[in-house]
Amino acid sequence: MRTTPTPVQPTPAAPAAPAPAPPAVDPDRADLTPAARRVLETASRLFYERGIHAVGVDLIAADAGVTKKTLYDRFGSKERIVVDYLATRDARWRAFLAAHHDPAALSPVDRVLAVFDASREWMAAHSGKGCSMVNAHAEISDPAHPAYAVITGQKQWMLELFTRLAENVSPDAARELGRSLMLLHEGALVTDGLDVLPDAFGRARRLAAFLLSTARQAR
Amino acid sequence: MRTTPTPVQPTPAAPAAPAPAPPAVDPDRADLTPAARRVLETASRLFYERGIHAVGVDLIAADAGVTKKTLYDRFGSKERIVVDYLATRDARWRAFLAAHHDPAALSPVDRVLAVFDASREWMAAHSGKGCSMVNAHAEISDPAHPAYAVITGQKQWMLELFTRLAENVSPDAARELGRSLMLLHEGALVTDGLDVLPDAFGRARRLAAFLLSTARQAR
DNA sequence: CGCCCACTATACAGATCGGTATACCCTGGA
DNA sequence: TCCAGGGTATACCGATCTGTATAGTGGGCG
Repeated sequence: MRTTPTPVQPTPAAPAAPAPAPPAVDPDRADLTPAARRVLETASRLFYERGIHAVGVDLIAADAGVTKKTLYDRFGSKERIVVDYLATRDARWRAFLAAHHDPAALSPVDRVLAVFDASREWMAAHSGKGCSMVNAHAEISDPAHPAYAVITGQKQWMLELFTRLAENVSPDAARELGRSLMLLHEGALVTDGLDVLPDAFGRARRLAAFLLSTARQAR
Repeated sequence: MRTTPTPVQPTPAAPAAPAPAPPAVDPDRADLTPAARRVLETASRLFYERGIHAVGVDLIAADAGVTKKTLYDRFGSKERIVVDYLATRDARWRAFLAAHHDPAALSPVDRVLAVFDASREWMAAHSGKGCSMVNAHAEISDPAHPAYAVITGQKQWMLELFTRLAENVSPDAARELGRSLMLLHEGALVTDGLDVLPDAFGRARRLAAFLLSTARQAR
C-alpha cells in the first residue's frame, strides 16, 4: 500500500517531531560495581566480535577475570547481560553523536551530514562487523525477548532523529526525507560491516547531500 | 584514504565488467537424496528464523523427520549444512532474479529497477528477517570459515551485477553508480528486515531511479 | 567490635551441543 | 537370490551450555 508517490503528506496532528527519549542507561555505567563493569565490557566485545549465541558465560567470566558467582550476583542471567550490552552501546552511540554535533554552528543540511560523519568515525573506532543492533536482531527470534525493544527502539530513535533534522531542511517533505536518510544510513552501516564498498559512509554522505540539495528547493 | 570526491575514475585495464560467475550449486538441489533435501530445507528455515548457532543438529534432524545418522551420512558436519544453506539460497536468489528479469524488453534504467522489484517480491515471499548473508556474517567470526567465501562472494556478485547494469546507463560512471546502487539495495534489505520503514524497496527503487536519471545526462 | 558488601574459588546440576556407534528395515536392480 | 544404498531407531561419547550451591576473603563503616 501507498507505493504511489504521495507527494508530501504533512504531519496530521502533532505540531512538531516528537522529542527523542533520552537513553535509559548511563553511558559510563557508573551504577555498576568495578567487576560488573568488567563483565559488561568483556561481554560486549565478545558478543560483537563472535555473536551472542557463540559466547558463553564461562568465557565471559574468565576473560573478565571474574567468577561466575559474581557475574550472576550482578546480572542474574545472560539475557540481562545481552540487554545491558545493547542498551549501553545505544547510550554510548547517542552520547558520541551528541559530542560530534554542534547544533548551533551548523546549517540544517550540515547537521544531517554530521550524523554520517559521526557514524564513519564511530565505525572506524569500534572497527567493524556492522551494526550491533542488526546483528543482534539476526540472533534473537522471539519478539518478546527484552532485547527486542532495545533494538527496535534504537532504530526508531534514529529514524526520528533524521526526520527531526530533515524538518529544518524541508518541513513539508521531512517524513519522506527522514526515511530516505535512514535507508542511506543503514545501507552504509551494513556495507561498511561487510567490507564490500570503500568508504561507505562517505558515499552515503554524498548521496544524502545530493538528496537534500534537491529537497530544499523543489520536491 | 580517498575520501576526496574523485569524480569518475574509469576502469583501468579491464575493458568491460567481469562476467558474473554462475552459481556453484543447483538451485533445486536435485543432487541430494529426498531425506537430505528435507534436512537442508528444514535447516535453512530454522537457520534463517532463529540464527545459525541457536539451532542444533538434533532439532534439525527431528524437524526434518530424519535421524542424525542420516544427517551425518549426507552432510558430514553441521558446518557443511551451513555452507549449503547459504550457497543454495544464493543460487535460488540468482535464479529468481533471472526469472524476474527480461533483458530484451527493458530499458537500461528499467533493468536496474527490476532488481529492486525482484528483491521486494523475494522478501515478501521469504518474509523477513533481512538478508541471510548479513545475518550469517554476524554469527561467523572466523574469516577462514568456508561460509565466509559464500557470503562475500554473494555480495561481490551483487556489486558486479549493479556495476554491469550501470554500464548501460552511464559507462563512465558505472563503477560509482554500481556502488551507490549497491548501498541503496543493502539499505533496503536491512530496513525491510528490521521493519523500520514501510516499503523499503519501493523507496530504494525511487532513490535509484532518481540517481540514474541524473547520471544519464550529467555527472 | 560486628556487619555487610563485593569478590574469589570450586564444585556440580541438568540440559544440550556436535558427532559417532551398533543394529535393523526396505526397495530396486543385476 | 543376493546385495548395496538410503533410511530408521536408539544409545552413547566428551564437551559445553546456563545456572546454582557451599565456603571463604578482605575492606569499609556504623
